[in-house]
Amino acid sequence: MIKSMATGGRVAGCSGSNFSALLQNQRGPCATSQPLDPFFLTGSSSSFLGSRSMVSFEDVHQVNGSTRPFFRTFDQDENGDDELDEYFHQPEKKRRLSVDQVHFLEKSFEVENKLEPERKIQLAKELGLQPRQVAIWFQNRRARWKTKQLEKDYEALHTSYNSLKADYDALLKEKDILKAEVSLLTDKMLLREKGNLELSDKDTLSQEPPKNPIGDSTSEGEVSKVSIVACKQEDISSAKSDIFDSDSPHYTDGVHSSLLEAGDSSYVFEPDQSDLSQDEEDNLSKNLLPSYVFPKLEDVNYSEAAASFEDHAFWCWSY
DNA sequence: TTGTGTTTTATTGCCTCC
DNA sequence: GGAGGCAATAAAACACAA
Repeated sequence: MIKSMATGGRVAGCSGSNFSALLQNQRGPCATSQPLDPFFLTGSSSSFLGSRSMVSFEDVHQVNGSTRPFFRTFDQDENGDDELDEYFHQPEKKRRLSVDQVHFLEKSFEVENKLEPERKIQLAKELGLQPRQVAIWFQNRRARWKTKQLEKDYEALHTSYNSLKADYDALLKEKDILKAEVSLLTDKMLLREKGNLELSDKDTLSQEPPKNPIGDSTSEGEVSKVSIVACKQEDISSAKSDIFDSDSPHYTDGVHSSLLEAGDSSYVFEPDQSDLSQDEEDNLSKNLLPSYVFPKLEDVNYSEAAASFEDHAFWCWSY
């Protein structure tokens, strides 16, 4: 491949350097005549001498805090000739950049994470690296930055999701509570309606002033409680009419005949429900209503009507 | 010391842009 | 078509527990 440099290809040393100078120059061939960034000249006993990877194969990475020069020149070695021989006969090993080099590159990356050709050459010159090494370092650094960014984004999204889910769960619970309340009030209201209708029928038959047990037992407060359920009276009426339509043959015929047959006001069923528990009310509304009072009540689709009413009430509350 | 997991450096192949 | 970027990957270097 044209643009990629074979590992062995980098053995020749720094760009523009001459290898004999490498052997003679204590500072190494890649040391720039220009002053380096002060960053490199402070805080470390190791002088910046250029790319070790271009000069010496010895690992000069400062492991365990030991301070070794960035690279070692051959004339510093006891057996420099042997190493020189190895230099030409072994493939170059991969080496890490020094701490200072990485630091310098990091600073540069913070300024601009893309590398223009001139900047690349300048950096390479200052660090004593091949321009390609600088380019590769930036390439890998961008990849690492992207990975970190993705992790951050994921964390942010996850946090946001958890928060939204908590809100959603809370709303679901609230909805269930409100639904149960609607159901309770609906049952109450239907029971009361039945009692009222029964009474009015009795009145029309006997032409007597009603004993009206309802009037005695039902407080204004309870009525208003029911009216809270429905924000619009007409909505309630429409819901009610599904059940207790006075034009309905089921209703009129049934009640009338039963009333006439019973001939006794004691059949009027109107318990004071205000003290009843939910279970008691349920039993009353579903099971305890005597069949002789509402002989054809089973013809009414009770649950459907209640559901219809619940819908009305729910949407009223939504406003 | 060694096995193993992680990090860093470098390569390869593909894509886009000029 | 060449240069440069990116994703995937190889491989060396490193860290660390057993």
